[in-house]
Amino acid sequence: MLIGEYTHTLDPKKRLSVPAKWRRELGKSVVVTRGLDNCLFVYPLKAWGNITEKIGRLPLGQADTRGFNRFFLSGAVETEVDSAGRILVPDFLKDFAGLGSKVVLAGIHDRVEIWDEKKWSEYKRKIEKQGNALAEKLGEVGVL
Amino acid sequence: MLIGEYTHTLDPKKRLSVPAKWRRELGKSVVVTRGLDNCLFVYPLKAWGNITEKIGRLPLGQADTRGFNRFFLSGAVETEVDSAGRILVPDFLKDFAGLGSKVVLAGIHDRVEIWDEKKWSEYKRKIEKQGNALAEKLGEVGVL
DNA sequence: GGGAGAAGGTGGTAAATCCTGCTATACTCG
DNA sequence: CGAGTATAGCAGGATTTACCACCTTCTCCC
Repeated sequence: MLIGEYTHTLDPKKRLSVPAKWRRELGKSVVVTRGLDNCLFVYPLKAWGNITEKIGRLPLGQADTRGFNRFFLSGAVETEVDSAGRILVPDFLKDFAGLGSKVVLAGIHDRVEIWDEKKWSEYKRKIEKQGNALAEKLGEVGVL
Repeated sequence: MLIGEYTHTLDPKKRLSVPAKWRRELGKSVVVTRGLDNCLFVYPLKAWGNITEKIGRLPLGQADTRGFNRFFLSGAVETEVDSAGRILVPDFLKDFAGLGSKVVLAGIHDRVEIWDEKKWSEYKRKIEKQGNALAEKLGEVGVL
């Protein structure tokens, strides 16, 4: 299971080190694609196969399905993990996620998310705030 | 599987480089035809066979089926990939898709889509705004 | 607690590949 | 028969990709 949070640098050649702890689980080839909330998703090749299989079953005629396919599939790239454990992030994905030189890699179940460091910390602050609010509510009703 | 996004130039002789990563999967001969949403579809010869077969099964009596057939089949052209990995885009298809000198090639499943660069970025912006719809679709295919 | 060793992350360099503009040849139409 | 156009091949420049070496950090052992 991919968990944890790491901050690495995206070098001028758009290379990004994969945390050593995840190398084994991710394997040699991974797929990077557009994600939600302006981040990128990274899948092991095997998990990607499952996804595309399900996508193939979607009805093709509808306009929103076409849009989804274009978003998700044209936004996907298969990349090899190089000898130093790095992957290559294409320009258009780097732009999509607004990545600077410092990026955050977050492990979420069976995928990794890539965030611009700044966006990540903002997003996290937002989530944590909601967490506090939730805890307060729970406290009010005697759960915590 | 054809995935990814590339920006190439359509030269004055209407030749267009196919991204090297797709050459193998596309093969030597491809079919270019009118696509949906003002782009062009490019199919490997084999996939094109599957498409025409499916189209052939559509009920011919309906007017919109006839229209679709004319739209899709009369616009189709078989083209060879030349020694430098380029295909030739006929004038009427270039005009149909409103292609300028910079075009985007997008890999979607078993086909490639050719877009004018400007139209592509506009379309993409529109899609990305529909975050909720995308999240729903992602849920359907078991990503989230 | 300090030091040494190993592993992980980052930057650079060299080689190979890919894209694109140009040139030459063949064909068609006037 | 000549000029113009379309097509195919060639070659150079730029980008990419893979490999190599260094430095930092973490860990384990003394």
